[in-house]
Amino acid sequence: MRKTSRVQVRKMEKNYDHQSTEDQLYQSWEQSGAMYADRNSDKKPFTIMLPPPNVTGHLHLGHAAMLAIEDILIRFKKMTGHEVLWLPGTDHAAIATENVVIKHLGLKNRNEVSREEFLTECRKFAAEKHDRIVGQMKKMGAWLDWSREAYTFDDARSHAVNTMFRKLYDDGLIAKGHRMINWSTGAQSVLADDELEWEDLKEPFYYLKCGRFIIGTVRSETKCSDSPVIVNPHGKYVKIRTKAGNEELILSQYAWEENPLFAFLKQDYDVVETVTGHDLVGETFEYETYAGKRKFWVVADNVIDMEKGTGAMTVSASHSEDDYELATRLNLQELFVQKIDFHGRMTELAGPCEGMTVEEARKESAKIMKEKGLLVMIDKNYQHRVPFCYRSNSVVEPMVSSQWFISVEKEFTDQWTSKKTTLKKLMQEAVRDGHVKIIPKRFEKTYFQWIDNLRDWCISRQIWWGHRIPVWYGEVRGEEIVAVGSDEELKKKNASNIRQDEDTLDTWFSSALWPFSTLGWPDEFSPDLQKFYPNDVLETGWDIIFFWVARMIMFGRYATGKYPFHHVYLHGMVTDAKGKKMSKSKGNGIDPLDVISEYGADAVRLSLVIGTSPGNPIPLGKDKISGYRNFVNKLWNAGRFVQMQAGKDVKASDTPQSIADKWILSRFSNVAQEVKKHLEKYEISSAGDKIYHFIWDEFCDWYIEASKVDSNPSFLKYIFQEILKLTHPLCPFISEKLWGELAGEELLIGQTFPSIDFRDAQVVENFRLIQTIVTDIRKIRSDQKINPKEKLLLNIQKNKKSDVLQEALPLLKLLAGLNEIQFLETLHSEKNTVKLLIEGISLLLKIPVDEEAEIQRQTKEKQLLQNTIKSLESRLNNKGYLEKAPQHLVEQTQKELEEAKKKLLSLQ
RNA sequence: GCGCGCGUAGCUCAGAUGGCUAGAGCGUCUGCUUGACUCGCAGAAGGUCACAGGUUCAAGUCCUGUCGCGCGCACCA
Repeated sequence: MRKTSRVQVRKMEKNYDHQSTEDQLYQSWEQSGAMYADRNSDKKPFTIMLPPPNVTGHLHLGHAAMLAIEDILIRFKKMTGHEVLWLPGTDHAAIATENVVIKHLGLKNRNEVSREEFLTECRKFAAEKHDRIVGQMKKMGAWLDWSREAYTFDDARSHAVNTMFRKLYDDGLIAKGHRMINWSTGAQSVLADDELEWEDLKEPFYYLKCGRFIIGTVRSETKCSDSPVIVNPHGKYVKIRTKAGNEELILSQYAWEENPLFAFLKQDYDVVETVTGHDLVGETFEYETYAGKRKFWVVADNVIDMEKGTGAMTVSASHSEDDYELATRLNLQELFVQKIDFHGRMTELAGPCEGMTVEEARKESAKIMKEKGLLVMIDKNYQHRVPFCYRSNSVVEPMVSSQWFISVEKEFTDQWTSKKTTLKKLMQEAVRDGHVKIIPKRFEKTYFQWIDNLRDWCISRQIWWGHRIPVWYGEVRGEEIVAVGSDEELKKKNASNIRQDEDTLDTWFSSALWPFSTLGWPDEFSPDLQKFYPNDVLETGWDIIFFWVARMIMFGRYATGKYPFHHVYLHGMVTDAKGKKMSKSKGNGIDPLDVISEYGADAVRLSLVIGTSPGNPIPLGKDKISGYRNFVNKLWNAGRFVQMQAGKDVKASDTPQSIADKWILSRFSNVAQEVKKHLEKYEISSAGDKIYHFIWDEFCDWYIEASKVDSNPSFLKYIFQEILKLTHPLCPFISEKLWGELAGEELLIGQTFPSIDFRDAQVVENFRLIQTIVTDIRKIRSDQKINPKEKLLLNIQKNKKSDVLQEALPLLKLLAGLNEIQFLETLHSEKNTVKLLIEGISLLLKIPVDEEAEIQRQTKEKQLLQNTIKSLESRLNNKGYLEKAPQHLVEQTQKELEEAKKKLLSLQ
């Protein structure tokens, strides 16, 4: 055995210091130039586009999880011979940024400055914040090709946006239309359906008189205009009359008979007639509203649900999606009147409530109606959900407005197949036909649910920060003409009064181009596009599957003929340790930068990927992170041990000698293959778990211990270097650091991922025997409360494994605390000995026995054996088992039974 | 209302295709301070696998139902 008495070049600290390591290592990776993806390489490409974070945002745990997962995949693929491209970038995040800048400038709204001034401020602000988010991403260790960094709002991406718009327009898939949209009164802009947040509210539900009809509504403020009263033609209604005969009302038979809310009416009213909705049609009348007398007429339509409300309703065509559709269908143009303006205030139609906010008007109108005797009753327990704007935190009103839409159901001729199709179909086919696989699979159902309900995508926004709609208007000889994509046509025709559309595009329009706009599209011959498109994996949080993933699929397939990626990997939300959502108010949030600084990036990465599964929440607490910090430190100290045994001057050699060498190599080979398999299937958690337990439970607990009695420094160095390669994708910093300490010049990531195939089943079995003997002796020592310092004598009956054990004598002595081991023909039980039977081998441990403890131990063991025997016997006595269970299982059961019996006998 | 998922040790979770004594991390208890590591070492305790039926030689695993939890979609009469 070689003493490492020579002075080491540099002593490694006792504890791993991530603080002094990580930033420096990242810099050295950047400087190496190895992060650059070579478009001319012959290697198979592997591409991930980083989901671009908001340029003005800061790194949160969701980003951290995303970066950890993607970085692991990228490093793994690089080490398995791929030309990897992980392309970074940031998003201009239209509404979000606009709001932040407005706040930053201390404006009430953006109109206090000019459009140009405002955009200049936005650009300035974005540029300032850009470096912060980029720096934070580097803290996680992300192996990104910064030379290709993109921005959703830079020139190249803007060019792609305009080109795409033009293409869609030419195919007739983009058009401007007057339609019902979601209007955020706070942001002063339209919102897409999926941008809405919903809030559960309990609001008063008013039942109002409208002529003879009772109608129900939450929105009392909208009951101020002429309207049809809609009834179901086949629905049954009752006419009820006061006992005095001075008033008659109509409501659905269902409400009258089944709805307890209306029970009180029975005191004063009696049914005088039952009719169908059809019988009521055609009736016209004038009736009082809170805003004066209005005209009403009765119309029948099947949309009316007889079990809702009173089976009758009036219509607010301009302020309700359903009503809008109904009015359109019934061709009631005159109903499209504006009761609420775009600032959320009542128009002159609202009479006494004009100028009030919707909220104020709701209360006031109800009050007036009550005074006028129009209010039948109020249901105070009515619950519903109300949409609001996630950015400005204000109410969203359905409004009719002129906007740009992408038609998802309109047919067009697909240039790649020359077949007629729709954008919706392209999205459906992507997943249905397996072009895009979603991990976990159950989200495919969610995806379809969304696509199937998909309506036209409203892409215009009334904000300033974003891609301006590439549509120009001009006049030629007094006639307005339009140019799309650029204004060149207009200039050619010498148009006058040229002006661009005022609106900007939904931020997701540019994001939807991300997988290919970053690679040079619309230039179809761009080398990057040829080499790295389609992408391999799109990894993101499941919450933006609709906003983003579905739309990338749509645009990618439409514009390039190829689906933009093969796999979609969806990670879950990071929650606190108890699985509760992190929130500022609860104070249970964790800032990734804080914990990176406290525990190191490797520990944070591990805690975000191990013990998690795609699509499920990622519970994270400091305990978990510190646990993985401990693991990282364990690895560091293993490295320290290796360095002490085999410094830089020792050459690594892959030749195993001792049984321990062969065992660890065999185990490593096995584990490495499993890890590889897991990573190929995107099962990062399992891969991490296997590495963790292999390093800690096998390499450190057994192999390093074995190295202390029988050292093979060059092999130790070899196996440890292989371990570092195995660990690198998950813990890039510590592994690279240790690699540098032990080996030297080249980067660890440039090495090949371990793929050794060394299997020696016999050695593994023999080593397991040694482990069992050691563990069993330790158990006895612990039960008998024997001082760990006290060395014991062990007698072993000679057996077929004697030479294996003979070879392992020093190891057995060290690990089990023995000073002498004798091999004897026969063993004699005597006082102060404990008999053991391990895999058919009899052993006798001489100890100062605590009789009582020993009896207790034996009784317990006997009991356990008896139970085992009982259950095994009953299994073997079962005819069905013998007949139907596979042969090898039956044999195994018999073998177990025999062994258990033998063991029990040895205890008697 | 429609759909998805979950309910396994004190806590957070693993447990393809049914088949050894149901596992891990953290926590708890006992002991140790051994020359890589107290961010450590050795050992232990702790589970009627939500409940009720069913299929099977065999169910944590498959089927049906019940209860509880989380989530998505739809939803302003």
